[in-house]
Amino acid sequence: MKLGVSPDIIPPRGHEAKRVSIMDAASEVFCRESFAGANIDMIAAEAGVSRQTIYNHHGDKEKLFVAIVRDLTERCNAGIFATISTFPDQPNDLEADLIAFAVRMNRNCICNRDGKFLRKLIQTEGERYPELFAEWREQGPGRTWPAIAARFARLAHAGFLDIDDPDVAARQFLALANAELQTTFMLGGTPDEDEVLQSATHGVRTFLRAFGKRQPAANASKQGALANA
Amino acid sequence: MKLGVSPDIIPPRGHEAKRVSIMDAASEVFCRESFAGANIDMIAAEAGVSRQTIYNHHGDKEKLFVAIVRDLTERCNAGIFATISTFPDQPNDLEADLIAFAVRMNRNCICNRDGKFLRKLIQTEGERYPELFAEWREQGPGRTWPAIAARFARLAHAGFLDIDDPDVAARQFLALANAELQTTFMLGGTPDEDEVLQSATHGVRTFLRAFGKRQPAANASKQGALANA
DNA sequence: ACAAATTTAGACACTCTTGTCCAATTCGTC
DNA sequence: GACGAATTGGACAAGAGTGTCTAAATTTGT
Repeated sequence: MKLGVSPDIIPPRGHEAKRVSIMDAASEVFCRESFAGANIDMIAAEAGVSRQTIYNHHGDKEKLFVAIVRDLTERCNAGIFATISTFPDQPNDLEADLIAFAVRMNRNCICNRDGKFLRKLIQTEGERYPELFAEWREQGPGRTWPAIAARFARLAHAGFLDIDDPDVAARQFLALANAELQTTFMLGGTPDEDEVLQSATHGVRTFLRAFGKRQPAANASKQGALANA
Repeated sequence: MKLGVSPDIIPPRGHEAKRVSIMDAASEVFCRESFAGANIDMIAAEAGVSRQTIYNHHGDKEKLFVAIVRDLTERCNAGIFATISTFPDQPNDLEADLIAFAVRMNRNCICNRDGKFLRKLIQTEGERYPELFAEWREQGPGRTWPAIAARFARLAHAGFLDIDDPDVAARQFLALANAELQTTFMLGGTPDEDEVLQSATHGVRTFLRAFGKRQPAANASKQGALANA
């Protein structure tokens, strides 16, 4: 196999497999039990790995925790930006396209495993690790909100929406899309596909009542024309 | 012993003082450290009470925790219903009145000490105590959301708003009022008066763009007409 | 198949926490 | 001031968790 190239830098295959297995189990357990409530034996058992291996890989409990949060932050941000790139810049059916976007956002970034875990860890441990979560704040909301706002601004500029302040509109768009999922989120649950769709649909309709261009007649014809698509 | 009135039921004064002092400290510590991370000595120290006194009053850590959650749930619900009773059923200036209502809701029920603590405990321990928090869910959102929805329905019926589904509108109203406070909430912070006002103002404006009757000129006359009804 | 690296199970010392017990003290009331 | 109830501080056993160490077993690359 790889001859000569990078012998001592790349660790053996199994090594990496254990590593991700530990990360997976650790997110799960830290999320479920909180930092103080989690214990290394639990994580080791869930990862199918001996306790010592965890110490070999990560040094101690706190370093492991930090690694988890960094990892989740990175993956979640990547997911959010990937989803933002599917924003309907040239919508066919504005309502349907925005609903689909809201559903994607929820399904891929907020309700999925990583999103749920990161959210819970931020809520639970945010006050105890200010620097760590400040990092999240800057890299996450600090960059994603403006990115979404920019898309709405473009949509408004193109004449599809009537928006004064795109930053406010972006925040309200997401708040509306999640409005009916709050209680479920609170208790750590995962809304099913139907609830996500419901919430997104109601949210986007209200959003468009507030920010959509009013075209009563054009509306009907447009919807008729788009029914095929 | 104290003769007559209520001899053995009411404990001595100091007793009750200690009790509330313990409850206060325990909410603080449980909220800050999570159940697993909190320890009785911390609570005792913060309450200015000996550890033994806590055991005398509450038996054990878990019973204390349950007592805290019940207490917070009750007080928060009381606060929410009190605030709902200030809903502007006969608004003078709809926008201003709704903004003021949203600010009251946030200030008195969501951003205050009890609200913050209960929210954090639900987020952090909700999955571990399903029955306990199911209780909250029924008594809290299960009763407060419909109550708010009923107020919006009445407002719509009186001709001030154009609402299809009052339940949806109520949830969206609160989501919009909080839209700009989410990140702060996430990290356990308390938004200041200004941020609350900002978020409420933007939220209510959007809410009214979506659900307000459009009456640029008719506004004054209509309100006059309805004042009798 | 061999050698190096990694993983494993178990024992271990250490610390922290819970919950109990008790004697001394303080507090509230008469 | 005296009485009873409540509080206090401290000691205590029992249990759980962290992080280290070891020797044996396993995996990996050559």
